[in-house]
Amino acid sequence: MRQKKKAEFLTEVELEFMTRLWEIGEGTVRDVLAKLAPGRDLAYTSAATIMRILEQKGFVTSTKQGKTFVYRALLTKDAYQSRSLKDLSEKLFDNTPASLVARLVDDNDLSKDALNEIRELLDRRLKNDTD
Amino acid sequence: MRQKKKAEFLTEVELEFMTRLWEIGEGTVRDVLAKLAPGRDLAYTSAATIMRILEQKGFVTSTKQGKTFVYRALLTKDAYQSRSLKDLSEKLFDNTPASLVARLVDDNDLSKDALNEIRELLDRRLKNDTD
DNA sequence: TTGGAAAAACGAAAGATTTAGTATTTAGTG
DNA sequence: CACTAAATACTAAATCTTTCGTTTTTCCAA
Repeated sequence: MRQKKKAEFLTEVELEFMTRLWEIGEGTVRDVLAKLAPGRDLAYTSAATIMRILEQKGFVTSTKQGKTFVYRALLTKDAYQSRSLKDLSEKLFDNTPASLVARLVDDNDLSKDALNEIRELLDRRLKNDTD
Repeated sequence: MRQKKKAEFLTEVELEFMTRLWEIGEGTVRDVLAKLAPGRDLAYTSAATIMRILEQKGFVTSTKQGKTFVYRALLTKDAYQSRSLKDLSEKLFDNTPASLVARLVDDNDLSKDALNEIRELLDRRLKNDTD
């Protein structure tokens, strides 16, 4: 079973599942299914299909333990965050991260705490750079 | 022709077209088509279909001038940037914009100038909030 | 005023995504 | 060893996306 063209990004549902898997570290189909949002009511087979697709696409791997497969993420959340940000920056911000942050900061629904937190982060970063 | 469920986000190709439309302000199918990347070789009818879909989904509007439609974006690029960032922040950064910025700053090793630029932006923003 | 070129309208085909049903396999128990 | 419960494998249907061909409309010039 050859894996397709190695998808770069997760679809909506795939991300939903990966997020749960990142949370629990590793787990079976049932483990992941149990972690989905309360309202979410997916058949077991649907969940299994999603996990199989994630494996086909190379985002997770599995090892058989007893009769069940235990899944583990191959891509860390950090790495996927980076990949997604890079993509967004390219596609929507002319590859200029500063303008991305500018837009984020200009948005009205950012709390003052959040703004301060970001500024402290930058201060630390600037300090380290000069060390 | 009822417009579907009001899509929130642009697909890959839709974003490609919207980006061109944002660049030129407004234009016909041919205007947008002409702006696409050099290698991109789409049939006129394909481009027309994309523009029609964009209108159906409520992202653009059109007015007839002579025999052709002139399209105009209904959603500004700024607004779409905000929407996209909000979505990414929710889905991948636990709704914590600071962690998004942290990831960005850690990845890109931004120049000191860029970092300073962002910090000044924050300072201005924080100052305005307290006014 | 009519013929032709350009554009719009329509819709179909191919592929991806999302969901789930049915069939098959497997591990353990009586 | 045979049966059963649970898991996996396979398949399919519905919808969305991307692309483009065919048909219809529209404007203008000869």
